[in-house]
Amino acid sequence: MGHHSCCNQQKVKRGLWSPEEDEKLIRYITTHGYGCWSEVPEKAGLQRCGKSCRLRWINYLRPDIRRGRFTAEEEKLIISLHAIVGNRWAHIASHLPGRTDNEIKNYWNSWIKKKIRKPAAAAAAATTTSPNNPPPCSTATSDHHHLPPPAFGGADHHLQLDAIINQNLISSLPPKLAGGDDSPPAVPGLPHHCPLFMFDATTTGAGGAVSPPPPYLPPLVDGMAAMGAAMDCSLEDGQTAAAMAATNGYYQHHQKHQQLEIELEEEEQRQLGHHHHQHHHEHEHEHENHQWDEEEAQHLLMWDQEVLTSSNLEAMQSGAHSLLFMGPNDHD
DNA sequence: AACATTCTCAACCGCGGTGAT
DNA sequence: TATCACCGCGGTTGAGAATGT
Repeated sequence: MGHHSCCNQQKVKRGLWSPEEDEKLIRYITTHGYGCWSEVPEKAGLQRCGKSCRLRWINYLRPDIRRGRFTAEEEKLIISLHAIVGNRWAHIASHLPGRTDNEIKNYWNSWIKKKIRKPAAAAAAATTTSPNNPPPCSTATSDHHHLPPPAFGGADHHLQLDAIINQNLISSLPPKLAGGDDSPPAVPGLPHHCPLFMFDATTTGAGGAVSPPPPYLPPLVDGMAAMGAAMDCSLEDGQTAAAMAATNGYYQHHQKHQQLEIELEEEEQRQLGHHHHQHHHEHEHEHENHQWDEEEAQHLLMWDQEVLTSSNLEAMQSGAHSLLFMGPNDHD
Protein backbone atom coordinates (compact mmCIF):
# COMPACT_ATOMS: atom_id res chain seq x y z
CA MET A 1 0.00 0.00 0.00
CA GLY A 2 1.84 2.99 -1.24
CA HIS A 3 1.47 6.53 -0.11
CA HIS A 4 -0.04 9.16 -2.29
CA SER A 5 2.34 10.77 -4.72
CA CYS A 6 2.27 14.08 -2.91
CA CYS A 7 3.45 12.34 0.27
CA ASN A 8 6.29 10.39 -1.22
CA GLN A 9 9.07 12.92 -1.24
CA GLN A 10 8.93 14.13 2.29
CA LYS A 11 8.48 12.44 5.58
CA VAL A 12 4.89 13.10 6.43
CA LYS A 13 2.91 12.33 9.49
CA ARG A 14 -0.25 10.31 9.09
CA GLY A 15 -3.18 9.39 11.23
CA LEU A 16 -5.14 11.50 13.64
CA TRP A 17 -4.43 15.17 13.90
CA SER A 18 -3.22 16.60 17.18
CA PRO A 19 -4.68 19.83 18.59
CA GLU A 20 -1.34 21.50 17.88
CA GLU A 21 -1.51 20.56 14.25
CA ASP A 22 -5.08 21.76 14.05
CA GLU A 23 -4.05 25.05 15.56
CA LYS A 24 -1.23 25.48 13.07
CA LEU A 25 -3.49 24.74 10.15
CA ILE A 26 -6.26 27.03 11.35
CA ARG A 27 -3.83 29.81 11.98
CA TYR A 28 -2.29 29.49 8.57
CA ILE A 29 -5.53 29.18 6.63
CA THR A 30 -7.26 32.03 8.42
CA THR A 31 -4.26 34.25 7.78
CA HIS A 32 -3.24 33.26 4.28
CA GLY A 33 -6.05 31.25 2.81
CA TYR A 34 -5.38 28.06 0.95
CA GLY A 35 -4.55 28.99 -2.59
CA CYS A 36 -2.42 25.94 -3.15
CA TRP A 37 -2.85 23.02 -0.81
CA SER A 38 0.46 21.50 -1.74
CA GLU A 39 2.17 24.55 -0.28
CA VAL A 40 0.10 24.69 2.88
CA PRO A 41 1.96 22.08 4.95
CA GLU A 42 5.35 23.60 4.40
CA LYS A 43 4.21 27.14 5.01
CA ALA A 44 2.12 26.17 7.99
CA GLY A 45 4.92 24.14 9.49
CA LEU A 46 3.12 20.84 9.32
CA GLN A 47 4.56 17.42 8.62
CA ARG A 48 1.55 16.53 6.52
CA CYS A 49 0.80 16.29 2.86
CA GLY A 50 -1.36 18.94 1.26
CA LYS A 51 -4.08 16.49 0.66
CA SER A 52 -4.28 15.63 4.32
CA CYS A 53 -4.40 19.33 5.21
CA ARG A 54 -7.17 19.94 2.76
CA LEU A 55 -9.17 17.04 4.09
CA ARG A 56 -8.70 18.14 7.68
CA TRP A 57 -9.78 21.66 6.89
CA ILE A 58 -12.79 20.75 4.80
CA ASN A 59 -14.08 17.97 6.99
CA TYR A 60 -13.28 19.28 10.41
CA LEU A 61 -11.70 22.68 10.90
CA ARG A 62 -13.71 24.82 8.53
CA PRO A 63 -15.47 27.51 10.60
CA ASP A 64 -18.84 27.00 8.96
CA ILE A 65 -18.85 23.32 9.65
CA ARG A 66 -21.97 22.04 11.28
CA ARG A 67 -21.57 19.17 13.66
CA GLY A 68 -23.91 16.96 15.57
CA ARG A 69 -26.74 14.74 14.60
CA PHE A 70 -28.58 15.12 11.37
CA THR A 71 -32.02 16.62 11.71
CA ALA A 72 -35.07 14.93 10.32
CA GLU A 73 -35.17 17.52 7.57
CA GLU A 74 -31.58 16.89 6.66
CA GLU A 75 -32.21 13.19 6.65
CA LYS A 76 -35.14 13.54 4.30
CA LEU A 77 -33.13 15.79 2.08
CA ILE A 78 -30.29 13.33 1.92
CA ILE A 79 -32.63 10.52 1.08
CA SER A 80 -34.32 12.52 -1.63
CA LEU A 81 -31.10 13.72 -3.12
CA HIS A 82 -29.58 10.29 -3.02
CA ALA A 83 -32.55 8.97 -4.92
CA ILE A 84 -31.76 11.52 -7.60
CA VAL A 85 -28.00 11.58 -7.86
CA GLY A 86 -26.88 8.38 -6.19
CA ASN A 87 -23.61 8.29 -4.31
CA ARG A 88 -22.50 11.72 -5.36
CA TRP A 89 -21.84 12.83 -1.85
CA ALA A 90 -20.23 16.12 -2.68
CA HIS A 91 -23.27 17.00 -4.72
CA ILE A 92 -25.56 16.10 -1.89
CA ALA A 93 -23.41 17.94 0.61
CA SER A 94 -23.68 21.11 -1.44
CA HIS A 95 -27.35 21.20 -0.55
CA LEU A 96 -26.75 20.80 3.16
CA PRO A 97 -24.90 23.85 4.41
CA GLY A 98 -22.22 23.02 6.90
CA ARG A 99 -22.27 19.32 6.20
CA THR A 100 -19.44 17.57 4.45
CA ASP A 101 -19.55 14.89 1.86
CA ASN A 102 -17.64 12.64 4.20
CA GLU A 103 -20.13 13.13 6.97
CA ILE A 104 -23.07 12.44 4.72
CA LYS A 105 -21.36 9.42 3.26
CA ASN A 106 -20.64 8.04 6.71
CA TYR A 107 -24.16 8.74 7.80
CA TRP A 108 -25.63 7.08 4.78
CA ASN A 109 -23.49 4.01 5.11
CA SER A 110 -24.25 3.48 8.76
CA TRP A 111 -27.88 4.27 8.13
CA ILE A 112 -28.11 1.60 5.49
CA LYS A 113 -26.39 -0.91 7.70
CA LYS A 114 -28.75 -0.14 10.50
CA LYS A 115 -31.79 -0.42 8.32
CA ILE A 116 -30.63 -3.64 6.79
CA ARG A 117 -30.32 -5.31 10.12
CA LYS A 118 -33.63 -4.22 11.55
CA PRO A 119 -36.48 -3.84 9.12
CA ALA A 120 -34.97 -5.83 6.32
CA ALA A 121 -37.15 -8.75 7.08
CA ALA A 122 -40.26 -6.62 7.03
CA ALA A 123 -39.20 -4.80 3.92
CA ALA A 124 -38.26 -7.98 2.20
CA ALA A 125 -41.53 -9.52 3.21
CA ALA A 126 -43.32 -6.66 1.56
CA THR A 127 -41.30 -7.30 -1.52
CA THR A 128 -42.17 -9.97 -3.97
CA THR A 129 -38.87 -11.70 -4.31
CA SER A 130 -39.85 -14.35 -6.71
CA PRO A 131 -37.43 -14.51 -9.62
CA ASN A 132 -40.33 -13.92 -11.96
CA ASN A 133 -41.47 -10.80 -10.18
CA PRO A 134 -39.22 -7.84 -10.11
CA PRO A 135 -39.00 -6.08 -6.78
CA PRO A 136 -41.05 -2.97 -6.25
CA CYS A 137 -39.62 0.33 -7.26
CA SER A 138 -35.91 0.09 -7.27
CA THR A 139 -33.65 2.54 -8.94
CA ALA A 140 -30.31 2.31 -10.64
CA THR A 141 -28.10 4.52 -12.68
CA SER A 142 -25.16 4.17 -14.94
CA ASP A 143 -22.96 5.31 -12.13
CA HIS A 144 -20.84 2.30 -11.41
CA HIS A 145 -20.73 3.24 -7.76
CA HIS A 146 -24.44 3.24 -7.47
CA LEU A 147 -26.37 0.26 -6.35
CA PRO A 148 -26.97 -2.07 -9.20
CA PRO A 149 -30.51 -2.67 -10.23
CA PRO A 150 -32.22 -5.54 -8.58
CA ALA A 151 -30.91 -8.58 -10.29
CA PHE A 152 -33.31 -11.17 -11.37
CA GLY A 153 -32.44 -13.98 -9.12
CA GLY A 154 -29.69 -11.76 -7.69
CA ALA A 155 -28.62 -11.23 -4.13
CA ASP A 156 -31.32 -10.53 -1.59
CA HIS A 157 -29.03 -7.89 -0.27
CA HIS A 158 -29.85 -5.55 -3.09
CA LEU A 159 -33.52 -6.20 -2.81
CA GLN A 160 -33.33 -5.24 0.82
CA LEU A 161 -31.49 -2.03 0.08
CA ASP A 162 -33.99 -1.04 -2.53
CA ALA A 163 -36.85 -1.77 -0.24
CA ILE A 164 -35.25 0.20 2.52
CA ILE A 165 -34.53 3.19 0.39
CA ASN A 166 -38.00 3.26 -0.96
CA GLN A 167 -39.49 2.80 2.44
CA ASN A 168 -37.87 6.03 3.46
CA LEU A 169 -38.81 7.83 0.32
CA ILE A 170 -42.42 7.03 0.87
CA SER A 171 -42.34 8.47 4.33
CA SER A 172 -42.25 11.99 2.99
CA LEU A 173 -45.36 11.60 0.94
CA PRO A 174 -48.85 12.68 1.82
CA PRO A 175 -50.75 9.64 3.10
CA LYS A 176 -52.96 9.56 0.06
CA LEU A 177 -50.04 9.26 -2.26
CA ALA A 178 -48.12 7.07 0.05
CA GLY A 179 -50.90 4.57 0.03
CA GLY A 180 -51.73 4.49 3.70
CA ASP A 181 -49.99 3.57 6.89
CA ASP A 182 -49.12 0.07 5.96
CA SER A 183 -48.31 0.79 2.41
CA PRO A 184 -45.28 -0.93 0.97
CA PRO A 185 -42.21 0.84 -0.28
CA ALA A 186 -42.79 2.90 -3.37
CA VAL A 187 -41.15 5.60 -5.35
CA PRO A 188 -42.77 8.92 -4.56
CA GLY A 189 -45.44 9.96 -6.93
CA LEU A 190 -45.81 6.78 -8.78
CA PRO A 191 -49.19 5.31 -9.10
CA HIS A 192 -49.65 2.58 -6.59
CA HIS A 193 -49.62 0.09 -9.37
CA CYS A 194 -46.75 0.90 -11.60
CA PRO A 195 -45.68 -2.06 -13.67
CA LEU A 196 -43.29 -0.04 -15.71
CA PHE A 197 -39.65 0.03 -16.56
CA MET A 198 -38.03 3.19 -17.74
CA PHE A 199 -34.86 3.74 -19.63
CA ASP A 200 -33.19 7.08 -20.02
CA ALA A 201 -32.24 7.36 -23.65
CA THR A 202 -31.35 11.02 -23.34
CA THR A 203 -27.68 10.90 -24.04
CA THR A 204 -27.80 8.96 -27.22
CA GLY A 205 -29.18 11.78 -29.33
CA ALA A 206 -27.13 14.78 -30.33
CA GLY A 207 -28.67 18.16 -29.76
CA GLY A 208 -31.53 16.69 -27.84
CA ALA A 209 -32.67 14.41 -30.59
CA VAL A 210 -34.76 11.62 -29.28
CA SER A 211 -33.33 8.26 -30.03
CA PRO A 212 -35.42 5.27 -30.73
CA PRO A 213 -35.20 2.43 -28.27
CA PRO A 214 -32.35 0.06 -28.92
CA PRO A 215 -33.31 -2.74 -31.26
CA TYR A 216 -32.86 -5.43 -28.64
CA LEU A 217 -35.66 -4.02 -26.56
CA PRO A 218 -39.32 -4.84 -26.70
CA PRO A 219 -42.03 -2.40 -27.78
CA LEU A 220 -42.66 0.61 -25.66
CA VAL A 221 -45.75 1.40 -23.76
CA ASP A 222 -47.99 3.42 -26.00
CA GLY A 223 -48.36 7.11 -25.42
CA MET A 224 -45.89 7.42 -22.59
CA ALA A 225 -44.42 10.55 -24.05
CA ALA A 226 -47.71 12.30 -23.54
CA MET A 227 -47.96 11.23 -19.96
CA GLY A 228 -47.09 14.70 -18.80
CA ALA A 229 -45.03 13.23 -16.05
CA ALA A 230 -42.55 15.14 -14.06
CA MET A 231 -39.37 13.40 -14.84
CA ASP A 232 -35.90 14.61 -14.58
CA CYS A 233 -32.89 13.23 -16.27
CA SER A 234 -29.62 14.74 -17.17
CA LEU A 235 -29.58 16.18 -20.61
CA GLU A 236 -25.95 17.04 -20.34
CA ASP A 237 -23.76 14.07 -19.78
CA GLY A 238 -25.97 11.30 -18.63
CA GLN A 239 -24.39 11.20 -15.20
CA THR A 240 -27.48 12.27 -13.42
CA ALA A 241 -29.86 9.51 -12.75
CA ALA A 242 -33.36 9.62 -13.94
CA ALA A 243 -35.36 10.88 -11.07
CA MET A 244 -38.83 10.16 -10.02
CA ALA A 245 -41.61 9.58 -12.40
CA ALA A 246 -44.79 11.12 -11.28
CA THR A 247 -48.26 12.03 -12.18
CA ASN A 248 -49.24 15.63 -12.39
CA GLY A 249 -51.10 15.21 -9.16
CA TYR A 250 -47.97 14.10 -7.44
CA TYR A 251 -46.11 16.90 -9.05
CA GLN A 252 -48.27 19.48 -7.39
CA HIS A 253 -47.29 18.06 -4.04
CA HIS A 254 -43.63 17.87 -4.76
CA GLN A 255 -42.48 21.05 -6.29
CA LYS A 256 -39.90 21.27 -3.57
CA HIS A 257 -38.45 18.01 -4.65
CA GLN A 258 -38.49 19.18 -8.21
CA GLN A 259 -36.74 22.36 -7.21
CA LEU A 260 -33.93 20.33 -5.74
CA GLU A 261 -33.50 18.50 -8.97
CA ILE A 262 -33.41 21.78 -10.80
CA GLU A 263 -30.77 23.13 -8.49
CA LEU A 264 -28.70 20.04 -8.93
CA GLU A 265 -28.93 20.24 -12.64
CA GLU A 266 -28.08 23.91 -12.73
CA GLU A 267 -25.09 23.34 -10.58
CA GLU A 268 -24.01 20.49 -12.76
CA GLN A 269 -24.21 22.74 -15.73
CA ARG A 270 -22.15 25.38 -14.02
CA GLN A 271 -19.53 22.84 -13.10
CA LEU A 272 -19.41 21.32 -16.50
CA GLY A 273 -19.01 24.68 -18.16
CA HIS A 274 -20.10 23.33 -21.49
CA HIS A 275 -23.66 22.88 -22.45
CA HIS A 276 -25.90 21.82 -25.14
CA HIS A 277 -27.02 25.37 -25.39
CA GLN A 278 -30.32 24.70 -26.88
CA HIS A 279 -31.22 22.35 -24.08
CA HIS A 280 -29.88 24.68 -21.52
CA HIS A 281 -32.26 27.41 -22.57
CA GLU A 282 -35.09 25.01 -22.82
CA HIS A 283 -34.41 23.97 -19.28
CA GLU A 284 -34.35 27.48 -18.02
CA HIS A 285 -37.75 27.92 -19.49
CA GLU A 286 -38.97 24.75 -17.92
CA HIS A 287 -37.68 25.70 -14.56
CA GLU A 288 -39.53 28.94 -14.65
CA ASN A 289 -42.77 27.28 -15.49
CA HIS A 290 -42.25 23.95 -13.74
CA GLN A 291 -43.40 22.21 -16.83
CA TRP A 292 -42.09 19.30 -18.77
CA ASP A 293 -42.53 19.13 -22.43
CA GLU A 294 -43.20 16.12 -24.51
CA GLU A 295 -39.79 16.06 -26.01
CA GLU A 296 -38.17 15.42 -22.69
CA ALA A 297 -40.72 12.95 -21.60
CA GLN A 298 -39.74 11.05 -24.68
CA HIS A 299 -36.26 10.63 -23.34
CA LEU A 300 -37.63 8.15 -20.92
CA LEU A 301 -38.64 4.97 -22.57
CA MET A 302 -41.09 2.81 -20.80
CA TRP A 303 -42.15 -0.75 -21.03
CA ASP A 304 -44.72 -2.92 -19.44
CA GLN A 305 -42.90 -5.35 -17.26
CA GLU A 306 -44.55 -8.27 -18.96
CA VAL A 307 -42.64 -7.70 -22.16
CA LEU A 308 -39.25 -7.58 -20.51
CA THR A 309 -37.00 -10.49 -19.94
CA SER A 310 -33.99 -10.72 -17.74
CA SER A 311 -31.73 -10.77 -20.76
CA ASN A 312 -33.01 -7.60 -22.34
CA LEU A 313 -33.00 -5.94 -18.94
CA GLU A 314 -29.36 -6.76 -18.63
CA ALA A 315 -28.80 -5.25 -22.01
CA MET A 316 -30.65 -2.14 -20.94
CA GLN A 317 -28.64 -1.92 -17.81
CA SER A 318 -25.38 -2.00 -19.67
CA GLY A 319 -26.51 0.56 -22.19
CA ALA A 320 -28.57 2.90 -20.07
CA HIS A 321 -27.33 6.07 -18.57
CA SER A 322 -30.20 6.04 -16.22
CA LEU A 323 -32.47 3.24 -15.47
CA LEU A 324 -35.49 3.30 -13.29
CA PHE A 325 -37.20 0.11 -12.38
CA MET A 326 -40.66 0.10 -11.08
CA GLY A 327 -42.43 -3.02 -10.14
CA PRO A 328 -45.98 -3.41 -9.07
CA ASN A 329 -46.55 -2.11 -5.57
CA ASP A 330 -49.46 -4.25 -5.06
CA HIS A 331 -49.75 -5.58 -1.61
CA ASP A 332 -53.42 -5.46 -1.03
C1' DA B 1 -16.66 -6.29 35.67
C1' DA B 2 -14.90 -8.31 31.57
C1' DC B 3 -15.13 -9.44 27.13
C1' DA B 4 -17.20 -9.38 22.47
C1' DT B 5 -19.56 -7.14 19.07
C1' DT B 6 -21.21 -3.25 16.65
C1' DC B 7 -21.09 1.51 15.47
C1' DT B 8 -19.10 5.98 14.37
C1' DC B 9 -16.31 8.84 11.97
C1' DA B 10 -11.72 10.74 10.83
C1' DA B 11 -8.43 9.73 7.70
C1' DC B 12 -6.36 7.38 3.89
C1' DC B 13 -6.15 5.52 -0.89
C1' DG B 14 -6.74 5.45 -5.67
C1' DC B 15 -8.80 7.32 -9.55
C1' DG B 16 -10.44 10.74 -12.82
C1' DG B 17 -10.65 15.50 -14.30
C1' DT B 18 -8.30 19.67 -15.29
C1' DG B 19 -4.90 23.02 -16.27
C1' DA B 20 -0.09 24.16 -17.09
C1' DT B 21 3.93 23.25 -19.67
C1' DT C 1 -0.23 15.99 -28.29
C1' DA C 2 1.86 14.10 -24.23
C1' DT C 3 3.13 14.50 -19.71
C1' DC C 4 2.93 16.05 -15.18
C1' DA C 5 1.14 17.99 -10.91
C1' DC C 6 -2.61 19.15 -8.41
C1' DC C 7 -7.32 18.94 -6.83
C1' DG C 8 -11.57 16.84 -5.65
C1' DC C 9 -14.34 12.89 -5.20
C1' DG C 10 -15.99 8.34 -3.73
C1' DG C 11 -14.73 3.97 -1.60
C1' DT C 12 -12.55 1.92 2.13
C1' DT C 13 -10.13 1.29 6.45
C1' DG C 14 -9.25 1.17 11.23
C1' DA C 15 -9.09 3.17 15.95
C1' DG C 16 -11.84 4.37 19.55
C1' DA C 17 -16.45 4.62 21.56
C1' DA C 18 -20.70 2.63 22.57
C1' DT C 19 -23.48 -1.18 23.38
C1' DG C 20 -24.66 -5.92 24.29
C1' DT C 21 -23.87 -10.37 26.62
